[in-house]
This record gives sequence, structure tokens and C-alpha cells, in this order.
Amino acid sequence: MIPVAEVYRALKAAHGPQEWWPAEGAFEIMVGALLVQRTTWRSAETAIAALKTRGLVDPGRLRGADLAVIEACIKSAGFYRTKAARLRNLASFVTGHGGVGALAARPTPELRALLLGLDGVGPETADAILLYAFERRAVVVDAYLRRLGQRLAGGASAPQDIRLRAWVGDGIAEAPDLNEFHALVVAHGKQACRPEPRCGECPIGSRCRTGRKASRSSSGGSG
DNA sequence: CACCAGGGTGGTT
DNA sequence: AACCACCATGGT
Repeated sequence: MIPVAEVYRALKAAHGPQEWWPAEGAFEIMVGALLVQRTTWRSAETAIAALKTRGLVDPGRLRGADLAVIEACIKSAGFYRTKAARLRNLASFVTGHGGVGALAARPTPELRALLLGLDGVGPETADAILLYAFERRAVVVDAYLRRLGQRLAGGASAPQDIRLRAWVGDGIAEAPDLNEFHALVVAHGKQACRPEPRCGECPIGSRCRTGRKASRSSSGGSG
């Protein structure tokens, strides 16, 4: 498989700095990480803005907030009943562990285990929080990275998550670069892949085609 | 009308 | 381990 550093350089040259995570502070990033699940960042951002107007992007405030109020604020992000309960639980978790600062003092494996114990936090969200909120070395394995790996495998069976972790984690040393790499993979993956001429502008290579397959295309995309 | 968006959970096979 | 239904809104 092509070294991940080469892919990183190509994506960075093509797309430039992504400046993730667009948020103010670690707790806001955690809130955003839950809100953005299965929705667009735009919808999540609208929800965060509504929470902010009520001063709820704060563990102490959010923990004691009325569930119906939280639901009303975050409705735009979808799954609002589920997410409202998860957000309030997140706030209780943070205050219960002495605040963001106390959590930040914990070693990464321990912190990751704590995050995974939260309702609504799976591997992807946990690693995103570790990477963007706590600036730890973490590899975010999401649908975009899986598709990238599958296509770079070139017809072979899709790499498992653990393989993708090793490929990225062993090839990119610094947390800020892992940060940028993940954002670039998402940015690149969101681009529609033209069936003709085979993603000719793809910075990774002509066989890559990591973009979404163009809608209604007959010959492009998958592969 | 269908499909997708910066997933996770709980249940079934 | 793989697969499934469900959660729910907003944009194309």
C-alpha cells in the first residue's frame, strides 16, 4: 500500500489547510462531536449556536438544563431526543470527573476508555474527541477513510479498521498532522468523483477515485 | 420520490 | 463477526 505520508502530502497540496475543529474550547468540541453524528456540520453548528444563546455550552449549565430545552435547541441536528439525553449525560460526566482540565491530565489510553464508556461515544467519536479536543495522537477511522483504504487496496479486500489505524498511525507522527489528515480525507471524500475522466483531478492518483461516486453514474466511482 | 450527511446502540443470525 | 432497524432533520 502507498505510504500514507504521500497521500497526506497530495491532499494537503490539493486542498490546503482545513482548520478543524471549528469550535471554541474542548467542551464545545465534545458537544459538536455528538451533534454532528449522521448529519452535516452546518446542522450541528446551528444547534451549537442555539445552545450558546442559552449558555448551555458549559458542563455545569448543561448538566442541569431541562431536557426539553436542550431538545428544542438541537432539533436542527436530527436525532434530537437521543442526542439531547447524550449531551446532558456528557455534561454530567465532565463535571463528575472534575472538569475538562482534570480529564486533560489523564493519559490517552485511560481517557479513551472513559470516553468509550459514554452513551453515544463509539470508536470514531472517541478518537475525534481525543484528537481535536485533547490534541492527542489518535486516528479517526470513518467512512471516508475506509473508502480511501478500499480503493487504494486496488481490488483486494477492504482493509479492516485496525489495518487503517496502523497505516495512518505508523506513517504520521505528530498529532497536528493527524488532525489535518483526517480533515483532508473528509474534504476530499466529499467531492463528487466524476466517472469521466476517472477522477482525473484526483490528487492521490488516477486509480484512487476516493470521491463519492457521482449520482446516477454508470461507470464511475466504485472500484 | 430517493439518497446522503464528520455514528452509535441494541437485537438477531 | 456480520448484518439489521432505528434514531430524525435538512439539503439536493
